[in-house]
Parts: sequence; C-alpha cells; structure tokens
Amino acid sequence: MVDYDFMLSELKRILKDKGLKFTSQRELILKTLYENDGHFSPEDIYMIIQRENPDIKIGIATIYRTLALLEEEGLADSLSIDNGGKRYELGLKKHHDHFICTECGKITEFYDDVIEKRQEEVAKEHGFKMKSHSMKIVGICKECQDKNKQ
Amino acid sequence: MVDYDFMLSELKRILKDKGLKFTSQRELILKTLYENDGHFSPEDIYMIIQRENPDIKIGIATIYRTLALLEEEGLADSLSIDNGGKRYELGLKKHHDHFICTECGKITEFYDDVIEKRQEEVAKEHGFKMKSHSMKIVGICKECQDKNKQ
DNA sequence: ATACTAATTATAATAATTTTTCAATATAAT
DNA sequence: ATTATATTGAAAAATTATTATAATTAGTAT
Repeated sequence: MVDYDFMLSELKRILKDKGLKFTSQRELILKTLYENDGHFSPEDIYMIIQRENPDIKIGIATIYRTLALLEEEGLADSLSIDNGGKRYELGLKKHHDHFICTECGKITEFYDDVIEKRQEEVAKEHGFKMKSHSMKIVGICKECQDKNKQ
Repeated sequence: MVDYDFMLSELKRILKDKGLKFTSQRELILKTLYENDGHFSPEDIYMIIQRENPDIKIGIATIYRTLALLEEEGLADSLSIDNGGKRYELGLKKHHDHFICTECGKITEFYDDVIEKRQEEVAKEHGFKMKSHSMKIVGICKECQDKNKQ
C-alpha cells in the first residue's frame, strides 16, 4: 500500500506543476480518503470530515471540486452506482474491479489477471486507446445469500 | 436482432402478468428505444418523442417511470456515465460492453467471450450470485486519435 | 356495448444532487 | 511585507429524479 506521505507529496507536486495551490482543505480531503477504507459519496466525505474535525469548516462545494481534481490527477478513483451518484475511493491503489450487492449495498473489490489482460487486448483490437476501465458485477453477496436462506 | 413485434408482445405479456396496464405511452417509449440506436438519457427520450410525435403529449415523469419499469423487466438496459445520470438502450440485445470516448463522447459496443466467461467464473469463485455485470473501457476512439494527429 | 374498478397519466410541486457565482480569504512568489 | 492569483464558503442556480394528486384511461365484468 502506497503510504500517505507519498500521496501527499504527489498532490503537492501535481498542484505545483499546474500552478495550483496547496490548501488545508485539499490535504484534508486526501487524508480522509486515505484513512477511510471504502467507497464514499461526496456527502459521505463531507460528513466524515465534519465528524472527525468538528473545529474545521469546509464547504460541500469544495468537496465536489476537490474530489473531481483528485480524480483527474489519479489520486482518487470513482465508481458510478446505479442509484444516485459517484462513489470515491483512494487512487494509486492496485487496479481492481467491484462487486456491488443489491441487497445490502456493500461494495467489494476484486482483481483478476485474465480479465485485465483481455481488456488490454480488446481495446487494442478495436484501435481504442484505453485510459482506464472499470467493471462492475452486480448481484447478491455471499452474506446476503446466507441471510436469505435462514 | 430481436424484432419489434416480439418486444411489444413481451411488454404486453409482462404487463399482464403483473396486473399492469398497456398504455400508449409505454408502447411509445419502447418503440422509441427500438427505433433509435444509441444510449439515451431520459431527457433525450423525452425530446425524441416530442420531436417525432408533435401531436402527442407525454410527461417527463412518465419517461422516468417507464424506463425504470422497462429496465426492471429487461426490456431496457442502463449505463451510468461519469457525468450526469443514466443512459438507456434497448434491452434483450446480446450482452455487450462499452467503449466510451472521452473526446467525442461516443459510446461503442463490443463483446468478448473470454471476458464474459471469466466474469462468471470470478463471481462464482467469490460466492457472489451475479445478476448482471457491466464493463466500460474509457479512452480515445480511433476516429479521435486520427483527428488529433492531423 | 356499458359500466365499473384500479392503474396510469400529466402537471406541478418537491427533493436530491451537483455546479456556478462571487466576495472574502489564503497561498506562493517576489 | 506586498502583490497577484487561486481558492474558499455560502448561497443561488442548474440539473436530475421522485412524489402527490386529480383527471383520464385500460381492462374486466356485466
């Protein structure tokens, strides 16, 4: 796992490169993504920050803006859920795909080499220059299946 | 390609099964999806219907409700695009995945047996009961790459 | 055919989510 | 420290989706 100091210096480097400024809000949002494992809506991030830093004021618009920036620069990744909007997670992690459970809403990560490799090939075959890819498998997780049986 | 009469009779059968009613609006929305190849937002569908049937009045809420119904019954499929909301396409087509071009926004369909098969296996390996799956490859399409070179 | 019942509709209001505007503030370079 | 500029929070605006309701319509039974 990439460590926080590295991500922070990446953020600083990127901001400098683009003539943008390093702010406490941007740092805080990155840190929040780093310290919380999961897939969060902007609203989630907003509430986590408020809960964990009752002294700090931050606007929801800043959350939206910053998450978009982090994603653009690869420091965050997003996932579109069927209902409602995007969920964000920390970027620079090993690439992976997602299981989404329709019963409990849980999002689980998985990785499969065969699929990864084949995606590259398929893109190449179609002359498509791949920048990213995502796969979602929607269904019912093991836990919910067991729960249903009882 | 499944023909329209089949889809229409499917719709009628499903509605009857569920004690719902066959209405001109529901038929019109299915027909619109059938006759227009592409991936449309509810707003798109609304505008296409208004344009092609200036005499008919239909409410945007009906579009939303009907698309959700059609999707639930498999007569339509939806795809979450990064910006904004869902895009719908006709259902009962052969399953496929999507290329999304970040330059021109074009969505292209593709199908790959290796990926399909492997998805089934991965879900099974994780004890996940797959209901559906989707894959998006985001990048730059051949046409835009060529355009950029000029 | 007609009448009846319940589902469906359009419209408008409402809710939820995301983006934009703008004046005040904070940052980075000098 | 000063200055120029990017960023922020707050509120307004825009977008997207859902809900309530009275009127209408489809499907069934008569």
